[in-house]
Amino acid sequence: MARTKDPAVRTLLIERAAHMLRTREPVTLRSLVAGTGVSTMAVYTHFGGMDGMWKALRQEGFTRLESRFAAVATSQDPVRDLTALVSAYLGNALDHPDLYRVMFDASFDLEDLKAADATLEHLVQAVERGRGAGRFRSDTVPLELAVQSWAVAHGLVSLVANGPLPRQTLDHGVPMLTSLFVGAGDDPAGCRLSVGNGWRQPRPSGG
Amino acid sequence: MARTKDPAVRTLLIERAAHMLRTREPVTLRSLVAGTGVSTMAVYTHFGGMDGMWKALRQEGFTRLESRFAAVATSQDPVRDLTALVSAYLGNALDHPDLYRVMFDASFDLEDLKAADATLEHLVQAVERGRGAGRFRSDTVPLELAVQSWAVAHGLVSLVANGPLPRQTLDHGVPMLTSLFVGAGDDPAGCRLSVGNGWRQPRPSGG
DNA sequence: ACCAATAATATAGCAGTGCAATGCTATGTA
DNA sequence: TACATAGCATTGCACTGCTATATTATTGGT
Repeated sequence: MARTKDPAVRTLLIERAAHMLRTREPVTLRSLVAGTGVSTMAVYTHFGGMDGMWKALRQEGFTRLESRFAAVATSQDPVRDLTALVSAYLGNALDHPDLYRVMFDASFDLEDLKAADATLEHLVQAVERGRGAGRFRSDTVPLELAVQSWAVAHGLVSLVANGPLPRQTLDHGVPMLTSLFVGAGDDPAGCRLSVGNGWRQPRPSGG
Repeated sequence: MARTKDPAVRTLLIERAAHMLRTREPVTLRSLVAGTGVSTMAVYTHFGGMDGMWKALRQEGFTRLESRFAAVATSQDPVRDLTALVSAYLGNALDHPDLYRVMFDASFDLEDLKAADATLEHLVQAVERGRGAGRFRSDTVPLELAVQSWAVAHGLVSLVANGPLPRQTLDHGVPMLTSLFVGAGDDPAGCRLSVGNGWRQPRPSGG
């Protein structure tokens, strides 16, 4: 019996915010709606305020990461795939450094946790396949190795994308992942091969 | 020929800002100087503005980390010491999570780089001693293994202190460092012992 | 087709933010 | 003692996110 929210406005604002983030424009309540034809109140009806908008943008960030993970092909080599996922993680963060910062800046709530868990699940499954294929010891806990891989990826990329270390530092990902996977039971020589293959995955260049 | 800046004002403001950060009070230009007797302009004469204040606070954060590193005793076991440094790094970040966030939030400039390098130097020297003691392969590049240890520490603690992962995730530091050091040439059994010893260093509980 | 209910919208104004401009004052030098 | 200089307090501005109010548009019932 009343008018309904136009979903197009919501996506418009989110995409515009993401674009402004990429182009380094300050994202404020007024600058966000300027030129879109919608008024500042749209931010409140759709997001409840700027905080809600940032939260929605954080969700959008995880969604993009999710789709990027989904684009990583599954091969016969789980260790390669796991490395490729980490590589995709780095590529995503480098392509959208400000969005990546937003994703991990604010305090997490349950909804964010769900999004984070969903993306982490990709890593978990890759570890499970690696364990099933005998690459990792049978006592390997998939979630644990997945979290460790995530920590390596996040540590490297956040020190590079929004930190003091130069970009080439990301190359350390290769020996770090290799050490991690060998520590989990993989054969050193084969692991080096797999990590090398997964690392050089086609990484879409930043736009 | 003119009045001199009172250094006490500068340290007063920085310490007050750090305290407000710890007590979760919003740190604004006016709230920072409220009740101190100094006016808002003091922030401009001493720091050039709020940005300069945050930068100074970032320096303070590195200074505290530095002193914490200096408190880590040097033993006959370089691998233990390196682990103890990482453990101290985590303890510092957990004790001052908001200060830690400030340290790595803003964009780094040369001055910040110097501070970061100075603290990183502790890790580098520990790696050098480890290589000298034959724990790491002779082709180990100290700076590289130090950076990798840093990435592990930062990745873990930033995902825990200001991220989605629970605190016990920090325990992953043990297997991660062990894998890293074994990958650098250390003997697995001895490494586990050293990491175990370094990890349980007396970690001052958060104030 | 008409109408009332109701939620989304537009507008104006609020307190709070960092910052710049203006005098005033304290201090070290000549 | 007189002066130049720089720290200081005050005031005001442009901007921030947000809210109160009035208007508009849409929707479901008749």
